[in-house]
Amino acid sequence: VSQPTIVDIAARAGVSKSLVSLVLRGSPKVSEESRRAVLRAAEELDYRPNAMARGLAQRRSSIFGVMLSDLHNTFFADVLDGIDARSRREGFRTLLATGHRKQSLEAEAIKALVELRTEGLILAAPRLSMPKIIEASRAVPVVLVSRPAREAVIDTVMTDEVAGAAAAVDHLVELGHRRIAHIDGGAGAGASARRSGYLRAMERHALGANAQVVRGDYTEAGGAAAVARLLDGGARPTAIFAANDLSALGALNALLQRGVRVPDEISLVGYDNTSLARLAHVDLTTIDQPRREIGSAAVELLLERINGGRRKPRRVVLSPALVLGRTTAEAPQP
Amino acid sequence: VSQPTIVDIAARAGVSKSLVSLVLRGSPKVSEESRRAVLRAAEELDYRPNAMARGLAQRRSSIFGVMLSDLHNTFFADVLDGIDARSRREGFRTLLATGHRKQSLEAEAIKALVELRTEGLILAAPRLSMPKIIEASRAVPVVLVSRPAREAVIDTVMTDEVAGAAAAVDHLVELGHRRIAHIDGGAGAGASARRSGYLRAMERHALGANAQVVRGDYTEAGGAAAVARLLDGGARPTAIFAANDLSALGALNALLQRGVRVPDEISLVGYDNTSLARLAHVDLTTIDQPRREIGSAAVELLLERINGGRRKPRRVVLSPALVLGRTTAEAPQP
DNA sequence: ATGAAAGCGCTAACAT
DNA sequence: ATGTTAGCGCTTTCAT
Repeated sequence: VSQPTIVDIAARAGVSKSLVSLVLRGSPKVSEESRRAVLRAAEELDYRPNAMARGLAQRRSSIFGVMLSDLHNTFFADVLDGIDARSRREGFRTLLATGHRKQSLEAEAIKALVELRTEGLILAAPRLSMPKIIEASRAVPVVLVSRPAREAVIDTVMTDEVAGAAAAVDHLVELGHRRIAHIDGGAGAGASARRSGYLRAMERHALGANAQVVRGDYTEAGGAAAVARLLDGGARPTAIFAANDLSALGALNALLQRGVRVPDEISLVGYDNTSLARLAHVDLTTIDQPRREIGSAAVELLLERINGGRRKPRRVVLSPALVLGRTTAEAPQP
Repeated sequence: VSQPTIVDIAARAGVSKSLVSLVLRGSPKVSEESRRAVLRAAEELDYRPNAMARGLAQRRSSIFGVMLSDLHNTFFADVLDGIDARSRREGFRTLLATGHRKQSLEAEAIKALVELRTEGLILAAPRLSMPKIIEASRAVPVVLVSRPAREAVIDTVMTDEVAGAAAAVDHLVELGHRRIAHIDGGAGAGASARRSGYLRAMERHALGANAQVVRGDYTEAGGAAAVARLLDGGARPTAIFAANDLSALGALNALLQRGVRVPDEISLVGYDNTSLARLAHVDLTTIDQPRREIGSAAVELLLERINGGRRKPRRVVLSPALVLGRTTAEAPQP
């Protein structure tokens, strides 16, 4: 049941296979007559071009590869929207491979994409070690998304998490809060940037003495546990900035369970603006990342290398934005 | 900066390119000496096989394609785990393309996968029209996942949603509930099966007269609105079965907001066992679908066609299972 | 055990 | 405007 080829079309239309190729690629210099004959034959044979053959002949695949470490993370669903839209406009298709958040599987996925001769590779939050990533980048332009690359040797797109954390603090300070605690993300991705953004902003507002970081781990249970520690401690904060939405939700529930009203008694801010934050009964004030833009920026970096011939690594830093919900309000009067 | 080929390796190792090919594919009938020379040269040149060339020559890509209509739906993240694991064991790679839940983009994604000569195609909840799907299936084995195909002409993997809904009802009846209402999913995917599963189960328990279906739409707001209508109505139910977790959550919040205790006064069951259901403060009793198994079953169907030569369409129906949470309890005494 | 040669399905000069 | 020819990088007989 092998598929028909342009040779079959050529035979049926009574022309040469190069003419078929020309017609199929929409060349203007073919007679209306042969064009029709070719298209008709192709239709009748249910012809489908063979991308492997075309790619081999053209020595380009017109494909961008995306290695998604974790398909469960819907953050990257939006990022991919941006990638797909932008690359389609440039005549590229986007193909994904997943790494199931395991180094070995990520490496395999990348290998497959490289062997397919994708013309650019976007790595979404890879767990893979930097040397392996750099090795891949010798074969194809690589862009790292949402993973701070210490070595400035790989193109990277990220958001300014220090600024994001600062925006959260600024918002709370404007509402009159002075005792603002932070439930951090432990050793998780971006946690240290968010933590130091919080600390720096507190100092900037001359509230350094009030700064209080409690350990979290980006989980719901972690957020709840952190609240327990915060409330049992000495000076109870009037506001809490959690390092992500999930731990904010855990904190929210723990607060409500203890009869603490949010935002009347304690204001709460999360990070990431996940679908969780947008649930009706949660409606969390949080920090939003421009996901689609992250995706289109990543493609932009690839294009600069492919078409523009750029060779030096670049880092694109996008700005997060505060999203208001119902979990923040003016600080209670003492 | 073109990549090295086996010809380059052959030159450097001082052998023919056929020998290089043999070595690279691990043939046993090459001398240890040439094997070493070839591998060394490949290493030194940082050689990467060209999958397009290999695929063209072998006339097979060893790739399965997956068209994911909606990357936001984490349901398919688990399904993909199953697909990936199973197909890897058979020597296939899995490549994804997304359709952004738009027919036109889905068609494009499928086209790309077909032109790449993927050897099997799994369509995850496509919006695409059946004729288009059938057309694709003329070029490559196609399996439909989680979309009931009326025409039994395309291989399909699905779960028994009628049975799932029945399991929810059975559970509630066992707890002594008799007035059980259903918030349906309107015209959404699977909604009618879940609805009729509910109705049939009610009748089976001789509770047909108590059956009450209120319109929902799989959304949080829809669930909340449905609760409003239910409580304002006449005979208040003691249990509610919502067609999915999100609308169950909407219902839960609406109930709590009106001071109705769950599960003391009203029990609540959802469907899908999403991450939402597993949030600590929700802990919803719900119906779980065997996601990984759905994925591996889909691959199995492809393999039957590719290796086993099956030609007749098959439909695999898997069983959902009840997952107990804290939202269901014995019916209150009248 | 190794090499020569043909061919996979297509594109891309180059002729005519 | 159309056809001829030579690859693209690899696999695969078929010789030797």
